[in-house]
This record gives sequence, C-alpha cells and structure tokens, in this order.
Amino acid sequence: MKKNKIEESFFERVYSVVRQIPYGKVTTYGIIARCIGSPQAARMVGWAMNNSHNVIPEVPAHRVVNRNGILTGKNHFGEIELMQKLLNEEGIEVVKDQIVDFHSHLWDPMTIY
DNA sequence: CTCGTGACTCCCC
DNA sequence: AGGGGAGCCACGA
Repeated sequence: MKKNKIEESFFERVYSVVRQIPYGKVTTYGIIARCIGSPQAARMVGWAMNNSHNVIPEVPAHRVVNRNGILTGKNHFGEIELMQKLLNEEGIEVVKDQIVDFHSHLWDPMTIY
C-alpha cells in the first residue's frame, strides 16, 4: 500500500463540510478551511465554492460567507440578489449584504453544540 | 515546468 | 482606527 488513493480532492473535502451546514445556518470560509486542516487556505474554500456550481449534489454555497458575515460571494450566484434571497428563505435576515445577528446563525462544524 | 489568480484571513504599522 | 502586505493551496494557460 502505498498510497491509496482515494484521497479526496481538496474540493471534495470542502463540499463535504459545506453540505453539513444545517438549514437556516451559516458558516465561514475560515472555519471550513480550518476544518479541513488548512486554516489559512480560506481562499481555496471560496474557490471550491466557485466550482461547486458544477458539483453534485448541489452545495449550499449561499450558507458560506466571510468572517464578517458579509456575502462576499454573492457576485458568483449569477444573480446578485440570489444569495441573499436564498438566505432570506431560510429565515436569515440580510442587510447591506451583511447577515443580521450573524453570530446567532453561525454554525461551526467543530462546535457540536 | 513556471507564472498568475482567487467567493479569505491574519499580522503589523 | 484604517490601510497594506504576506500566506495559503489548487488549477488553468
């Protein structure tokens, strides 16, 4: 055995975490990056999200924002208002591209309650 | 193979 | 308090 493989791609690892985000909750790029072992590779997480549109099952990328609770990736949803719209549908209020009471909606995969 | 870029984050001044 | 720079990893040209 040398290597075995199945080493899931970096992207796959990101998707696995993002898919675990419960309905009505959000998380950040940094948290995800840290969760997969690369705390400073938050950029990659966002990049993975960009590619997520081509991934199945669909990844709730709209639940992923930056550490300030700002919808930095909204520009990549095709429709600028789409990301905010999806969050609103889940009961998350967004003002000026920023999630209201962000900390309350924040979900940390490492923090099991 | 080398270079550049990217939906971020942290540290320093 | 605000601005600037470096770090991180993967992927396309």
